[in-house]
Amino acid sequence: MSRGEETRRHIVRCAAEVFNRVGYAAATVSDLEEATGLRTGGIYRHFGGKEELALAAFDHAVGCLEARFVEEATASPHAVDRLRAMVDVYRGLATEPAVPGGCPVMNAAIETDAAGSAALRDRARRAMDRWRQRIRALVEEGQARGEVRGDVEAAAFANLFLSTMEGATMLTGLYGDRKPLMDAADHIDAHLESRVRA
Amino acid sequence: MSRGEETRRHIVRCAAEVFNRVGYAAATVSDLEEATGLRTGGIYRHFGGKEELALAAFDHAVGCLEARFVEEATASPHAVDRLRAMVDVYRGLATEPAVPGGCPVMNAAIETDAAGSAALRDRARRAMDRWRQRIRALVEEGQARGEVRGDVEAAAFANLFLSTMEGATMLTGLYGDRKPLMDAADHIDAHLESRVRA
Amino acid sequence: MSRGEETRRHIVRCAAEVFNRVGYAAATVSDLEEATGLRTGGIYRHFGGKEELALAAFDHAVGCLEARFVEEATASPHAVDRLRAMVDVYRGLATEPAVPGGCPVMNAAIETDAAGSAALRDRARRAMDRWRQRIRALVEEGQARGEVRGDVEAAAFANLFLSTMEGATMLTGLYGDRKPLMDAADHIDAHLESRVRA
Amino acid sequence: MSRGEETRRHIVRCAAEVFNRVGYAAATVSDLEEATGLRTGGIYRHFGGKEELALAAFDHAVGCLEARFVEEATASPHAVDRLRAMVDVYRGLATEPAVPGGCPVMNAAIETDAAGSAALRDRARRAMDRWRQRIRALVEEGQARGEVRGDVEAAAFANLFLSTMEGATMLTGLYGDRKPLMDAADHIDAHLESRVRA
DNA sequence: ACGCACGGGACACCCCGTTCCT
DNA sequence: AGGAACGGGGTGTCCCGTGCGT
Repeated sequence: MSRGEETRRHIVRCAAEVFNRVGYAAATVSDLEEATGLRTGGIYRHFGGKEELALAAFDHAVGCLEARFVEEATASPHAVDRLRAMVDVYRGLATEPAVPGGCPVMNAAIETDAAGSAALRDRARRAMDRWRQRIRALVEEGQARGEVRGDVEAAAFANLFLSTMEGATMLTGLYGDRKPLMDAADHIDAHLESRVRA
Repeated sequence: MSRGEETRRHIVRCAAEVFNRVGYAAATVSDLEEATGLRTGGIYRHFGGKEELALAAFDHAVGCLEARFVEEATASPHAVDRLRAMVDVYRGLATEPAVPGGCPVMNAAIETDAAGSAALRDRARRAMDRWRQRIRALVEEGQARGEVRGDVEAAAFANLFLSTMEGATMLTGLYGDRKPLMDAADHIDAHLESRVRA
Repeated sequence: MSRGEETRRHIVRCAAEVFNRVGYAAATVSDLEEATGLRTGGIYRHFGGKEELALAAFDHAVGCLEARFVEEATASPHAVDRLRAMVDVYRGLATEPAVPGGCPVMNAAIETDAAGSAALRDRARRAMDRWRQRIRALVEEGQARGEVRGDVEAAAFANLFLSTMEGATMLTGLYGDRKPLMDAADHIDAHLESRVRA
Repeated sequence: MSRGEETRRHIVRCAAEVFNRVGYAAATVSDLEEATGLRTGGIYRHFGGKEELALAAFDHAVGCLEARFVEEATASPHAVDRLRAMVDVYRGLATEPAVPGGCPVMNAAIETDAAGSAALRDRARRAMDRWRQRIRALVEEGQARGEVRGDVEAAAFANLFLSTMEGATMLTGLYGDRKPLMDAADHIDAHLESRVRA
């Protein structure tokens, strides 16, 4: 990897944390300088502007999260187990966040409501859609394999799953208390066992 | 009511919407001028600064939401019915938001994560705590009256309820699609009937 | 005198000092409130605005000065004595100013250079013209009566007289030291005796 | 010279004219933007505030004036000729001012009377003192060389000289008419020949 | 006739994003 | 890649003048 490319990745990694903690609009280039150890000249060599860097940082942050899902996905081939593994990923984020500062997708979704970067909002939508699709596919594949009850509506379950876990992430972040996230995770687990597993 | 007091309330009402849509940090005094029809001179006569106004606006926005809960609370004395009424409030927010721009508490919680106004974060915590307490009290009173199953952990249910509904509100806002909120509401309703109602 | 008229004069008197000390643009209505003991409501009942009051205050201040000239003018009928009496008026202003804050005409002339109130500038010009005319008339009458040498150019002497005394007033004000004004007065006196008196 | 230094000097030059014409308090940063072609961001990079810039502009303006005196000073070694050269400088200011808007020292002296910047007032005092000292030194050196009559009191003459020329500058500015300044200059010239030259 | 609340306007200063030069 | 330089926009302050109440 070239030195320039390495610097670029360094910037993205540092920026992802800054943007996720502080907010995409609230984070200043000065914050990014401090986090990266570089000056504007060095940052702007690699990115056309704050927004471009913010998008790259968002993608990186989402990528870090998705890597967790991919890791856990190897555990078991059973659909319900895979869904419970996803719940475990959320549980784990409480103690060891993929990127500090909460869920980047939720952060971007909230921040770009009726203002802020349209491009970032679009990325947030696409990311969330990937997650919904992942869950939906798991449910539908599970149904095809007889592992999931036929009366489960895949799309609705995906919405419920993400609503619950994202909302719980917000509450846990607001209070600095793992309990809301644990409560939500336990509920989804129980729901998976009692109403989803075939 | 004096003219000044009326103006002050007018500012708060307009500001509540601006702050909720745009964000507490991202909203500019210029935005508030446009929304209120007043100039900085007129606004700063009533508020010591943007933050003071933001807090008042947040309180107003939360008050608007809480008024909805109070309205619905009169429907039935039964604890589960009261909880379902709360779910209905969330449902109603999708079509007729109390304050446009999503849930002010969630917005404030996300925005003040690791940066932003500490006072606003504190207000968000207190507001969310009031809601949790309201739900918890409903459950516990229901249990005392035999309307709610004894194995329901009130605090955990409150967390679950708010996580689910708030997360769903975020998803609904992100997509401009009522379905995630409806899916979450339906799930909580079903859960209330199958696992909470005595 | 009606109560309103008395209040009006009170305002003008107080404002004359404030404007002369602080400057016509720099003086604030708040300064005038403090000086008069009235509030804006009381002031604006008598004057259409700050400028109108400033003009009245300027006229009053100039009137106070001109009263000094009129007082001294009674001393002697001799033209040169009358001119020396005018010099004495300037001398007296150093210890007992007609209006504190320097010569109002000079103040207005300096302040309205290329900016500021055109009306005020006009008043300053008219006031200074009255003074020039007074001196010129004295010289010409003195020449007619054989009291003043014929080779004295009246208009030029008037300019010299006022230039010297006004400039000296400025220097004396700048240093808080009577000497520059005394030096200038002595010079004009000597000049009157050696080159003007017939 | 670095670009920043060049910009700084450009600002000072433009600001000197603006401040001298409009007044140090009355001139707005917006005026300075217009005059310099820069925006506040560019101006405030070089100066800590309006006052700091005003002081630098005053120094520059005074420096422009003093350069005129230095130029003329080379004409002749004779004390009286040097004094007449100073009179000529004042004469020249009527048609080609060093800085438009009148004498910066007088302007500052008038404006800072009993209000306004103490620092600016101090600069005005120091500048005027330099001028008085220059004249005084010329007289005293002239006396030592037998070029100036021994009965001339150097300090008093310096006061007279500056009072007359500054007052005349004010009158000339007030009327937009060179005559008062010419009359005063002619008088000082005549006085130099008849009462000062040995 | 006066006090006081109120609102419009303008201003000073600050800080952020970006560019250019080195 | 560093850092100076600049444009732009935002915040809060103060001032002037109006209108209502007393």
